[in-house]
Amino acid sequence: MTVVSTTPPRSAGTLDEAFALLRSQGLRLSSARRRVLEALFLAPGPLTAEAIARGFDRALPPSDLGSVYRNLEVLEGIGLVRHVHLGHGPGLYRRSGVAEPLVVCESCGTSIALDPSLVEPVATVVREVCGIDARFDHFPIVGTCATCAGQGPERRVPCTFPTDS
Amino acid sequence: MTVVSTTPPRSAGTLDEAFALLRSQGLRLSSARRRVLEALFLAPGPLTAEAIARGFDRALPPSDLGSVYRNLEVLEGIGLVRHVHLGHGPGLYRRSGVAEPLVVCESCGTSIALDPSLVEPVATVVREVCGIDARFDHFPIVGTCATCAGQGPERRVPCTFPTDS
DNA sequence: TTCGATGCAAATAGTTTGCATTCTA
DNA sequence: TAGAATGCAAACTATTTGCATCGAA
Repeated sequence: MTVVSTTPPRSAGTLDEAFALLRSQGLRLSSARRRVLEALFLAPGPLTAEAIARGFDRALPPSDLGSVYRNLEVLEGIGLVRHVHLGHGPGLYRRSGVAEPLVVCESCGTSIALDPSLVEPVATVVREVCGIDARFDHFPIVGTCATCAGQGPERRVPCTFPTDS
Repeated sequence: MTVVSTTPPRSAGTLDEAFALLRSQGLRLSSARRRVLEALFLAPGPLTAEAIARGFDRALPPSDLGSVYRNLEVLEGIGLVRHVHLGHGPGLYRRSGVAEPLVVCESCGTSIALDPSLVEPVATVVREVCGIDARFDHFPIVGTCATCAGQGPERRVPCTFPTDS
């Protein structure tokens, strides 16, 4: 059972860096694969495989969904891509190195990036108490946002991503 | 989109208490529903809907899978049941009130209960920074256990659940 | 005796896979 | 030009839903 990639995240600042990394791993840069990376670099936040297949909603030519999944898998394999799950609903893919830990509202799907240093203490506790090396960058921290809870949004952080469209 | 029950957990110490709570909510105690609760009370840890439908592996008469899902939903609705997701693979259901926050190994699926007070600080940070009321009892904290990481298990907590059977 | 719940089967969503064809290196 | 990757379609897993029937209150 492989739930999460164990490859260390490999951050590519630009598309060209990503392409280079791809080739340095002996992988080919096909047009379908290029489109997946382009979508992930264009998007301001995580995308579903289907959104990528639709070409990040028409910004790019569409791709075959099966190929998108296959490519996301190889890209995750070399550490260029990460994905998270919202439990129900499709997985959300993003390039690694950006906005690592995600906090997600269970009811509206709003994703918020969180400074890794804020969750590090729990990771430490979990590591010490359970002997498990915790990963907040794969499974999001889930809760209910103030809006959905019917309360006034208090100190909302600006970097909110659309889940999909 | 409803990912997580927002009903407060309602802990029933015994089967009979659960049955009583069910009836107090105007719900009927059918044999199929009784079997779901019996399975959850019999099991030492979280079960898949399918394991419940199989009668917690022959310990009980089998149930229709569709009805199991329907019952798990109503039981979660009244706070008697919670479920978590391991991302890939089926959801894991358990009665609420026991072993609330789960830490799960991504590769072997080992689930470990964690004292709620240990994760409360992050929940607070998340609430303050993101305006999101975090729920560690729904989406598990995921990582790699020492065994799977090929290291010696250091301070492993005893309460380890089998994921399924 | 009513209407909530069941069991079956079909539908759906998300993802994976087999295979002949295409195209990159 | 070898073999990696594609695109299509079919398979698969987890879950939901429609509907006629059944049974708990």
